Amino acid sequence: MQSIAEKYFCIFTKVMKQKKRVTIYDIAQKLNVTASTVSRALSNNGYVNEATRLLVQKTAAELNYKRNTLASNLRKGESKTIGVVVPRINQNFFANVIAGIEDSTYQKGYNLVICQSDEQYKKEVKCVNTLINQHVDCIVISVSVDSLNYDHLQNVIDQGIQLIQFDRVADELQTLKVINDNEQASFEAVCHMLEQGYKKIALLEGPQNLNIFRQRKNGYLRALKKFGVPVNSAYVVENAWTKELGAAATKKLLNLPDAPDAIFASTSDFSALGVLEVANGMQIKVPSQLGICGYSNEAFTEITSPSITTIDQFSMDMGRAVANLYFDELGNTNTSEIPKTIDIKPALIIRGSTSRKS
Amino acid sequence: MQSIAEKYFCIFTKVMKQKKRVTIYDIAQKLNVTASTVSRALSNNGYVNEATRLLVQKTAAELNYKRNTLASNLRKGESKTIGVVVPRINQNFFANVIAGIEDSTYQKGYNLVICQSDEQYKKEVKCVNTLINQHVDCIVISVSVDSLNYDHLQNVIDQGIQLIQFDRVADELQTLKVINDNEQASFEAVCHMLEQGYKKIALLEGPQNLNIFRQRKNGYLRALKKFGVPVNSAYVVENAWTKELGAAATKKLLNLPDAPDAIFASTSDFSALGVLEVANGMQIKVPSQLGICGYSNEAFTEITSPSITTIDQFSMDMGRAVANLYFDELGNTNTSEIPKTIDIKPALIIRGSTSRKS
DNA sequence: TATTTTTCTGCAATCGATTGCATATTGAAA
DNA sequence: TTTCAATATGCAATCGATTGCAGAAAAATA
Repeated sequence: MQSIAEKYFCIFTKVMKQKKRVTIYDIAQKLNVTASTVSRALSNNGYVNEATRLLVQKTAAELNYKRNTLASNLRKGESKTIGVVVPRINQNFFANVIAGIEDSTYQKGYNLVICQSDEQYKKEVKCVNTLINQHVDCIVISVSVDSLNYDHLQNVIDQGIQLIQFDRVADELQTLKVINDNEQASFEAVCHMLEQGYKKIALLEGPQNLNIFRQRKNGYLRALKKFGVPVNSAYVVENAWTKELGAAATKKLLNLPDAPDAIFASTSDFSALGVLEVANGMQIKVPSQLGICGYSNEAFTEITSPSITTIDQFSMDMGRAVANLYFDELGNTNTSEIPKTIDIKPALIIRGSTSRKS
Repeated sequence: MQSIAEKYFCIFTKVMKQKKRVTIYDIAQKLNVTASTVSRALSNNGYVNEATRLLVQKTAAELNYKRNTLASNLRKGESKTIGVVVPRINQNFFANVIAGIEDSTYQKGYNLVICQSDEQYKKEVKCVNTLINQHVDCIVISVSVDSLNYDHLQNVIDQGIQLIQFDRVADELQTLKVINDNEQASFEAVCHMLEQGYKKIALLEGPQNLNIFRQRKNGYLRALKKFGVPVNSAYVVENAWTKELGAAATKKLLNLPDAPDAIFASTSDFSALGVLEVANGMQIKVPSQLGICGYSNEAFTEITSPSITTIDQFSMDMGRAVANLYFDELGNTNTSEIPKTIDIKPALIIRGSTSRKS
């Protein structure tokens, strides 16, 4: 009888294995305990006899049981998951921030879900909604260039999900934030170039709806003012954040009657690379005839000829700060408090492209 | 009376909004229908009166209802989610594959969950288990350098989840695969260098537990054989897949009494970059004194001086092929059939670093 | 007009894991 | 020895969405 029961169970398990996953009820049945005991044994929660616990765990391993986190998270009301939305994952800056977040969350047994918006508002909304639907515990986001409306982020807050913005933030939303002091970094970069003797510095800026580009422009203006250099509006070019756009803007700038002698690509190193390629194409010597400064310390900035002066945003530190901010705020239910903003100081990395005096 | 009921409901909703998310039961209660009707109306499944359907959808929007996909997926037994595990997301190759997958899956309303193993077996196992627990419908993976054991992948299959391997595959597992013809690409690269007059070609190879590196080595050996060039084992260096490792290997090679006159960094363009930097440091002229060929067509290969000859793996096409393979196989329940392997042809990109005869 | 088919709604169960609490047993303390 | 506390287990409900099916009503067909 017992032998027959065992036999049927083996056949039943074999069929199941091909069609259905092992659940705690299968373990419970095999050990003649209830699912409740199995659950307690597997989670080491509540009281369970030590021998029973070991037997349950051994059987679970033998049957290759995998917990169903859909069910578990549904019941528990938490998922230990952080969703991250970035414009593009193949940009070093964002990839490094993610690495920094992962560095800290991995140790705490948190899962990371990474989404990319592809710099499209529509996709960003979809990413955010998908994460909301998945009941993640926190959403970390750097908004896309295309995003002019932040209702979807307000929605995150309304759903009771912690929202942390980093780098590109929507200022009007009162949320936790991790940022760089873009204005100061920009200010220092432009001062450096002025100190190198560059007198006519152009600015390649990004869309002014994004905080980071506004701040970088402010730093540029502040440096010019400090050195008593008048602002030439012909030297300020918008929407120059890709290599191609940077190259096109540079062609126009260098064809002005009163061409600039330096270009600050405040949007990205990719834009600066576009500048460098155009300068090379026009036989304009860098840094003696034209200074170039980028932003973000992409890997390639040190391998170009000459290497490109840029701003290091300490992206991995930023990622760690994001994760730590989340964990620090976990117990905090005081919602009338002003949400914290963490400021990671960027650094100016001086390289060949601006080293005129040497 | 009705006014009082409405009043209580508003207070109830307000409290709920701060503590609990709106569920279909809230909508049902408000409209005096059952949750069953609400569900049918929201999913447009089964029969539901048109006026009721519109009213339910309007109310859901007003209450900012968000479906709980934990519950939905649990009940439905499917998640419309594909999990992707790659060694590093900031490598262009992998980022582009992901972009290709996303390109195709986005149109079909599928969600993508991206994990990175950081080239660590331990993290790769965690990634895979997390995805299994999340009941994703499919796992797409390129294994890490560190992975010498593939039980975790067999486990994916055992759990009834579709597994697709790409690029770096475990040959012993009979799964769907999307690969490059690494051997042929390698063969062509080495033939090209031999045709350029390089006679002593060194190979920087990767760990031979990975299929891709074995194949690239085979192509190298085949080309040497075709040209009747004897194999010099001193010219074959293992574990040279980062820039730093490539640089170190190059120093040793170039200090040999009979130094090579070309180096094929078959592991990556990063390795080739290390070669280039060492050559520059030793005043060795590229391509006249030393030829350099990389692998993967990373973005920087066209901006170095000279630009680096490399292999383009058509990573985005690869990603699209992965997604399409998944969708093609969705209806297929014939498990006795040999799983398909899709082969994306790579292309040799000839640039300055190997252009000796010109 | 009677019969058949379609439409609609609600009930109850399902999915798999977790947990509050009742009950029984064992061990410790008075 | 009696009382109290700790240990252990099982029952039933919960989480939120989905869906099979029964029964009723409306529409279509004979």
